[in-house]
Amino acid sequence: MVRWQKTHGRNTLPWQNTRDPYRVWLSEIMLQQTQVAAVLGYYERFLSRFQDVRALAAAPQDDVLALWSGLGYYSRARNLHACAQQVVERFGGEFPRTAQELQTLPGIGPSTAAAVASFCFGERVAIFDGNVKRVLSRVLAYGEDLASSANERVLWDHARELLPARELKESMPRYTQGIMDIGATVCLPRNPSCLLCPVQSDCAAAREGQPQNYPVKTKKLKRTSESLWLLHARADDGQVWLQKRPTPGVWAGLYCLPVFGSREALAAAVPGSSELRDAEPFLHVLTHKDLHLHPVEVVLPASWKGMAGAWFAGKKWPELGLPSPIRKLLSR
DNA sequence: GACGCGTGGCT
DNA sequence: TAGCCAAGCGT
Repeated sequence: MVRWQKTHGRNTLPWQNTRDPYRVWLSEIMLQQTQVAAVLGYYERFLSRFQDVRALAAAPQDDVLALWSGLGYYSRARNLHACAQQVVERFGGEFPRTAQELQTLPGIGPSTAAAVASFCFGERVAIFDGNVKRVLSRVLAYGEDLASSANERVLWDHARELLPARELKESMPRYTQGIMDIGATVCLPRNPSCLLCPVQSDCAAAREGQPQNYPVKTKKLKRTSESLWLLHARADDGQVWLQKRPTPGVWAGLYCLPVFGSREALAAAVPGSSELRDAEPFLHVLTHKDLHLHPVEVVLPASWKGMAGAWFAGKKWPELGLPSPIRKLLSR
């Protein structure tokens, strides 16, 4: 695995070739449940705006969310900010050097803690992400249902046993990167390229001839559907009314058009004499929910301040942290 | 243990 | 097309 990574793995991503915990940590948070291609631009912008953990800790939360806008899973951004502040306050601005301590910080769970500790400090700890679950369940022909946390724990224990045993400062970063590279480029979910795999001769699933039978996951998320009405209020001078989303909930902490559960509730929230214009509804798909969004347009006097929120000029709102569908809607 | 949390790409 | 899937975590 280590040898293969050197010559066939990914070695030029912007968060590689450094052991700076700030850069590694930032990339690992952004990469949670998010593909490399989606992260690249965000990582560069974020790093040039916040060059170290103290700069991030000192920033307003709105600035952090604005840079995260469009990347999704916004609790990551709120926890990232809180984590930076704790690194400064609890650890004097230096990230702790063990997975156990890293895990006490907000947004850093067991897998991310292992990633930072192995990449930066060569600690012998196992990441456990989607790549590892797929690669190891195949290598070991582990057919138990990973919907059960007890079975996940068994596989994670195997992951620890298979870690390198020596020269950890060099081998651990290489191994951690390698197992992810194999999962992302060779041991693919549908069409694994077993002939290119460096552990093919050790792989029980490859011997069985049906590697795609692993991993076994019965957990199928139940999807729901919801209709929301968006108050798209514009002032006579062109400003738009936005309010900050509550925590918790979808898009928590972001700026958004006022959201209502029905058209009647929306109509009741604006002056009775207002002329409402129903715009084209559109679908926005989340992992667990289909959002049917119904924009309703209205023009109001710039002196109106009838609900929580504020007017934002056309030069200001693009700089805010907005949900992706709202940014697209306002851009039209 | 179950659920909520975004977005975009792929098949 | 309608699911899947992606460097998971917090509640």
